[in-house]
Amino acid sequence: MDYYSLYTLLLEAYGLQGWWPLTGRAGSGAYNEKGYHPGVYHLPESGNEQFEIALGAVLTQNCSWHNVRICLERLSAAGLVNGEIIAQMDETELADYIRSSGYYKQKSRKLRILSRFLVEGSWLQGCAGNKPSRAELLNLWGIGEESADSILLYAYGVPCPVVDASARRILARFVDEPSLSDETIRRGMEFAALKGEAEGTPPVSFLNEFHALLVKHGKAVCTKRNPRCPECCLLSCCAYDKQKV
DNA sequence: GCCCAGGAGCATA
DNA sequence: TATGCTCATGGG
Repeated sequence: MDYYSLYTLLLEAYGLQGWWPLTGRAGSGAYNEKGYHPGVYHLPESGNEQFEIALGAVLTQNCSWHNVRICLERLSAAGLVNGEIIAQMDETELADYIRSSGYYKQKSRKLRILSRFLVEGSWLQGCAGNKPSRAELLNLWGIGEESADSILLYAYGVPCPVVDASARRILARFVDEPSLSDETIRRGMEFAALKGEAEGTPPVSFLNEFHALLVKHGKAVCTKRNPRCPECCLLSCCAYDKQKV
């Protein structure tokens, strides 16, 4: 079974996820109380919303979204969800706002570097603006592949796959290949996105939901330890040896 | 008390 | 190339 069929099963099981959440929009319009917006895939409507996504991408590094949300709400309440402001802000002061996401000293530095890059390159112009390249983002200290791809996909509408720990774990189990490479996963996702496009789903929407659904499944069922295989929507087609559980 | 979460960079072999 | 360590908070 290919990734497209897997995606279809996850979508049937969990529904549209509505990523990337924007706390600044929580509870308004198409956005639910936590800022998710299932079925709405338009690009962020302002530079500040693009910046909020970039902020979240760094803050969520090895950290649950629950903790990230606490930081974003604090920053938002203080009017700090703004690239120009964060780029000029004292790192120690910023660290106080993002303490609850962990690694706050490192993340404070990462955010200053990323903010300066986005501001100096005039890359916070909203949906009609220019987009930084993947190589430019990866060249920044503190931005790895997952962060770069999340920013490109969710803040800039670039149809690039996002491979994270959930994707690696789920797909490695699915094909019973513990050493499944990120590149193999990316290719599989891109191929599935093309199939989705033929079925009428824009690649950006597909890759958006695919990443979000994998995270959802990884948290709800295909957990790192003690996966709940009996209740898994992929049970009949997954190669993972349930006897090991 | 333990492990984990929507990682990334660096040292070591 | 490939592990292993560090960074650090909040929830289960």
